Amino acid sequence: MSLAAAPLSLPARRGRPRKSAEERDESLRRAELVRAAARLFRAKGFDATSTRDIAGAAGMHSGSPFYYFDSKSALLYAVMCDGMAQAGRSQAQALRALGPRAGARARLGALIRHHFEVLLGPDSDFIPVMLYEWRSLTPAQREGIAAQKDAYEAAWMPALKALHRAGALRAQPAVARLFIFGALNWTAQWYSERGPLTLDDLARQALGLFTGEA
Amino acid sequence: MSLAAAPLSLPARRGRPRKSAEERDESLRRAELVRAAARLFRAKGFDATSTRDIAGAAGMHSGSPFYYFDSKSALLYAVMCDGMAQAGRSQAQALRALGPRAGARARLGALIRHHFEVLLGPDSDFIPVMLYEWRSLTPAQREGIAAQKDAYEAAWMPALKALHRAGALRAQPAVARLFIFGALNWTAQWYSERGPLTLDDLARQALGLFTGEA
DNA sequence: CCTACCGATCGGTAGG
DNA sequence: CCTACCGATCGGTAGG
Repeated sequence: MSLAAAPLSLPARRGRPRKSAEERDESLRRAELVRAAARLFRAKGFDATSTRDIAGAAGMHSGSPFYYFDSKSALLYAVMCDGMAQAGRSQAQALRALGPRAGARARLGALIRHHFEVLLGPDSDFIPVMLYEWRSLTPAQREGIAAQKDAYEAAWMPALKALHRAGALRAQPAVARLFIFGALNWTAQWYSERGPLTLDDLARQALGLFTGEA
Repeated sequence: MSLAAAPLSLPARRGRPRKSAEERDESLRRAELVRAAARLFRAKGFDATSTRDIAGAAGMHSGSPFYYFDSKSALLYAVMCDGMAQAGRSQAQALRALGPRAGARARLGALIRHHFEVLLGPDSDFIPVMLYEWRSLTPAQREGIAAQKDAYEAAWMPALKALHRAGALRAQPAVARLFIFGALNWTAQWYSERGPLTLDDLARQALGLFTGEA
């Protein structure tokens, strides 16, 4: 098969051409901006981070981020969207790895453990930014993120409802979900990996606290 | 007894003269500034609130807040200090009202209920500002607030330890405290008094979730 | 992507 | 407390 024939073997790619080297480069630079923004937004907050800070952290000059993003707020939205998309994928993966026969308590434990990874593990700036910089989004952006967040949290409800029915969760599942996410999300404020607790410890303690079974 | 004799009957007030009308006025205006700042800091965040906003909300012109406070950051510190001082007093009062014979579960319930009042009740802007604008303090200010916060949270430990010993709290008390404050503090993000839950409902659900006893 | 720039806003101050 | 102001910084843009 000659190289010249290759294009013909991909008839379905109309309107979505294979990325050229420049396009790949551009999307890489864009991703660098998003990662730098996530780190700075988490460390200093959205308002206290200037677009010049972000440009500098990505090795660019002050005006260049606006070649990739329309506004500072669009950058914030990209951080949150990328973060939620990745978190949703890895959460689904964690549930699949558990298998369909796992009990409700094991499922909740896996969801908690995975959530700590997303909040406190390596490359974990995206979701804390989403949690703590919500206010700086426009209403339209907020809707988009809320939909992704709702989907992420909805995956917890079957386990919570089952535990409630079994008497192991002693609060209304919908309220329990809000309290539990509060408890977990707050760890972003105090947890340090240089402290005595591993993420496994944290997950074990949390599961014990909420479900009252050792 | 003549009016002239009155000063002699108060020999202990050296260096702390009774407040004049102007001094009372000044301290009132100062308190108005702090309350306006608390409201705006909570609604828009510290960085997104200008000193002009605060001045306007207190009925002053742009430069006037700096007659009462050295800097914007000093205003933030005042919000947090006033809030913590008040919260500490009312928490101690809530515990006293409960009496010394109350069980650990009742004590935890009262602490939770009181904390919701502080977070979500009327005039409840001060503590949420402390929780969510921590980052904008100078390190020295942070130490001062941390001390007040530690004292407030330390009052929870006897109840948590007792419940842990009795088997009703299935996490290490120190870790449980962090998770519990996370769950409670997060309500500032989602609770609405126009929703179906009262603060009493909230406290009941939380106590059930953490201690696993109806 | 860089360079050079603009208009707006901000915290804070002097002088009364 | 007000008036009038300053220097600094910021998000964003034009033009290449």
